[in-house]
Amino acid sequence: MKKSFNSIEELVTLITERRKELGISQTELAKLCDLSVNGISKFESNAGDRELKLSTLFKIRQTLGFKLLIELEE
Amino acid sequence: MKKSFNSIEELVTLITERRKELGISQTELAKLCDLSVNGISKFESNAGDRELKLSTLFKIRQTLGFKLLIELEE
DNA sequence: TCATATTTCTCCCTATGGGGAGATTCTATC
DNA sequence: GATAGAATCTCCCCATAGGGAGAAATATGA
Repeated sequence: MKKSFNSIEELVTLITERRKELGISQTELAKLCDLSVNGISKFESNAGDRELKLSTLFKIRQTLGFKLLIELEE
Repeated sequence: MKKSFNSIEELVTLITERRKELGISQTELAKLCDLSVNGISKFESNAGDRELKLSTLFKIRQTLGFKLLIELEE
């Protein structure tokens, strides 16, 4: 499944869905990717005020096993 | 052109190349996407210490016109 | 060479992402 | 209802992304 995302909201939603699909709790995810439950809860919840550093996204990416792509027109 | 990126380094390199392809200076890009030249210079240069907020990535994405995709296996 | 534009840098500042610890609320399951 | 796990929240803290202003260093061109 490949999807483009145009906002942090969208991206975070995809990440959360993915985590649940894999049956992983925030606590487990935190341990697996060297983050704190606090941090994960902060960006998964708190609608509207979600913000992420790219390094955090990469940590999660590795653990949840998805790819990030950039598509340049032409 | 579609490419996956596995690190901030890679992503930033792609962004910089894209900017140059379009013949846009850091100063112009800064104005176009409501960032400061300072900020842009900071992540484009300073190899190794690059870090980005997702919101910044989205601003640049819109201006340079590329898409971001997430690919979930299965 | 000289002039101009571009990029990178320094300092200082503010805003905020993410951590720790602990309390509270949701959600199941019995 | 009770107990347990998960998720969210509050405080407080630290590290740092990004801004402003300006200087220095690197192209680029006449």
